[in-house]
Amino acid sequence: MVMKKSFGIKDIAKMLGISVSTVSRALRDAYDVNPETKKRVLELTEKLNFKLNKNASALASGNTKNIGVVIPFITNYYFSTVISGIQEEAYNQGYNIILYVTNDDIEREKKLIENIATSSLDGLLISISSNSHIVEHFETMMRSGLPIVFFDRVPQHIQASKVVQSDFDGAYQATTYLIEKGYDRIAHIAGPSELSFTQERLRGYLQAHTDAKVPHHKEYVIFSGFGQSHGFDDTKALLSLPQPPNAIFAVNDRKAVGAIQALNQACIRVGQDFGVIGFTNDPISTVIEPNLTTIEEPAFEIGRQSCQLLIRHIKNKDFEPREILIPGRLIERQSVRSD
Amino acid sequence: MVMKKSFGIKDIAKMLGISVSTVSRALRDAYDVNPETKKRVLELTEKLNFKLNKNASALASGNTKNIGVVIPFITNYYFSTVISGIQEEAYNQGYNIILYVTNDDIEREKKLIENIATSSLDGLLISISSNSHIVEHFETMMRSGLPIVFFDRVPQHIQASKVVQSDFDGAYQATTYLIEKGYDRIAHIAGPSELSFTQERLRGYLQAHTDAKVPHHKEYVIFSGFGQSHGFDDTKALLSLPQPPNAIFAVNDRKAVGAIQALNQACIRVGQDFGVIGFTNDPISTVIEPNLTTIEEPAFEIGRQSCQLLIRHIKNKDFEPREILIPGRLIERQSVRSD
DNA sequence: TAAAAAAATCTAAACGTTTATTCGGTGTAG
DNA sequence: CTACACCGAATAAACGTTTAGATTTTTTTA
Repeated sequence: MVMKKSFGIKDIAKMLGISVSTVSRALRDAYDVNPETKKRVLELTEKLNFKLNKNASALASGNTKNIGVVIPFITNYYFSTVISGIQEEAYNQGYNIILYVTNDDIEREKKLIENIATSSLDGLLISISSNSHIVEHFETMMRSGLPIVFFDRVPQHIQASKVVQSDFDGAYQATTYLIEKGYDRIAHIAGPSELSFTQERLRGYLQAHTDAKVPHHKEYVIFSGFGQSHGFDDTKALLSLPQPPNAIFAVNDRKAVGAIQALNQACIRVGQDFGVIGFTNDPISTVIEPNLTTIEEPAFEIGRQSCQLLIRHIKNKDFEPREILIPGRLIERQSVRSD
Repeated sequence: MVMKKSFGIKDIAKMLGISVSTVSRALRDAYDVNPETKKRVLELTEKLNFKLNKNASALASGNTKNIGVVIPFITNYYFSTVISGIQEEAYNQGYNIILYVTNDDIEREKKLIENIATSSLDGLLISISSNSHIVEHFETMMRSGLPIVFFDRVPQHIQASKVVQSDFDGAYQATTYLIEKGYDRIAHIAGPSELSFTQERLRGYLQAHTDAKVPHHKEYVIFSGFGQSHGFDDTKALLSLPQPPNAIFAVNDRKAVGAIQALNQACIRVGQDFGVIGFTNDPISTVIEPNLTTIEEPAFEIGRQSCQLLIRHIKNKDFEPREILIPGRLIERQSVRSD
C-alpha cells in the first residue's frame, strides 16, 4: 500500500517561494494579501487540483462546514423532500450534510444525540420522534453551545429556532373548503395526539367549524397512527356510527388514501356524496381514484429555510432564535365535489 | 461568547495521573494496556461524557469514520430506502454518512465529485446519473486511492466493486409470469436506453420470450423516461398500434401506474383482458386500482450490503473488488389475472 | 539469580492547517 | 530627515489526537 505522502499547503508555499500563512490567507481571506500573490496561489492550486485538508483546518479553526440532520425517517415523501431542500441550501453555501436517522424511536434518538460527535458539526437540524416528550437530551446538547434549529416536528417547550408549516392554517383552509362545498358532517382522522402538529391541525379543523357556525360532533375525531391502514380502519369506524359523516379531513395523504379505499369498498361515491381531503400532496394523491384534493406541504421550502436559518446561527452566535411559519396551499382535485 | 476551552484527552490523563498515549490507547485498542488502567479510563470518560475530537483524531490517524454517499435523487421510494439500508449498516459499524445529491445532472455530478473533500471521507458509495457515459471523474477519484463501491446504477467499464439487483432475473421472472398467465402479446415500456439496468431488464424480457418460444414484436418495446406520464404516453402509443399488445411489463412501478391509468381510461379491464406488471414495489402499488403486481427490488438490502462491502474495502485496502447481485421477488396482486 | 522476554507506560514527534504576532519595507507627514 | 503608519509577508505557536520508539516494570527462563 503505497500511500503517496499527502501534498499540502506547505508544498504550495515552497513552489511559490512564499510562506504557508500567505497561502492559507490567499485561499480564504483576501484580507492582507496582495491581489497579485493571491492570483498566483489560486492559479497554482487550481492547476494542481489542490484541496485543503478538512480535518486539519477544522482542528485549527474550529469550523467543520458540516451540518448534522436528525430525522425520524427518510423513506417517506415528506421527509425526503425536506432533505432535498436542506441539501440544496447546504450545497450552495458550501456545507456538507451528515445524516442521522432515528427510525422514530425515542431510545435510538436519545442514544444518537448523546453520541453525536459535536466536534465534527457546526450545527444541527432536528425533527424529533413522535413520542419525544422527553427533551433533556436536546437541552444538554444546546447548552454545549451547538447551534440547533428544529423543523417540522418540534418540541413545544424549548426556546430555539423552529421552522414549521402552518398546520393550523392548512387545516382551517381544508375544513372551510369542505364546508363551502356543502358538506356539513365533517370528520377528522388525526395522528398521534401527542404530536404538536396533530394538535394544531385539530385546532384549525375546530376553528373552521366555529367560524362557519357549523355544529361539530365529538365522535367525529379519531386519533391513531399515520398509515394507510389506519385511515382505512378509522373510516370503517366512522361509517358504522349511527349518523356517519359525509366528509373527512385526514391528517395526511396516506390516511386519506386509506379512507378513500374504505369508501370505495362501501360503494360510496367519493367526490360527490362524500368529500375527502388530505394533507401533504404526496405523489400518491394522483394515483388514487378519484385523485385526492389536498393541502400541499411546503416540504422543500421547510428544508431550505431551516438550513438557511441554521447557517445564520452558525455564522452569528448571537443571532436571536426565531420561529418561521410557512403556509400550505390547497390543491383541488377530484375527491371533493367541485360546485 | 464564553467558549469554554475544550476539554481533551490531556485533561483526562492529568486527572488519572497517566500519560495521554495511555489514555488514547485505552480508548481504542485494548492492546498494550493494562485492563485495570483501561477500566479506570473508561469509567472516567463515561462519567464526564467525554468524546474524542474527531478532527484531531482524523488528522492524526487518517481515518475519518465518514462515508460519502452520492445519489441522483432522494425524493423517491427506491433511493430513500437504499439510504435507509446504508444508514443502518453505517450506524451499526460506527460510521457517519455524508450525503451528496446530483439531481441526476451529469454536470453537477462531475463538479461534485471533483470538489469532494476526500480528506473527510474514508470511502464513497455511488449511484451514477442516468446520462453518465463519461466516467473519468470517477477514475481519477479511484486512482487517488479512495475506496469506492458503486450501487444500483453502475458504470459498465470500470473495475470496481458493484452491488446491484438482478435486473435480468427480475425481468425474466416478470415476463415469464405474464406468459404463464396466458398473455401472448407483451410490450415493454423501458427506461432511458443508456442505463445499464434498462438494458438488463430488456434482456431478461427478451430471453423469457425466447425460452418460452413466444414470438416477439419489435414495436412492442418503447424507451422513454421514468415518470408516470411517460408510462401513460407510452401506453397510449401502444394502444394505437394496428395490433395492440395485451400485456405490459414496465421498467418501474411509476410507469406501470401511468400505464394502468391509460388503460382504465380506455376502459380496458386491467387484471383480466390486459396484464400489467411493474418493478420496484413502490408503495403506490397498493393505491392504484387494481393493485399492481410487481417485482420487489431489494432496495434496503442493496444499501446495507453496499455499505458493508465498502467498509471491508476501507479496512483492508487489498480486498479484491467484487460484484454482488441481489435477486428480486415477484409480488402477486391484481393487475395480472390469477388463474 | 542473572539474563532475557514480555508487559505496561511514557516521551515526543508527527498530522496539515489557522492565526496572533512580528518584521521589513515603502510611502507620508511634520 | 526622522518618525510614523501601513501594507504585505513571515515566523511560530497553537489545535487535540495518534503512534513509533524509548523506558521502566514485571514475569519467565535457564
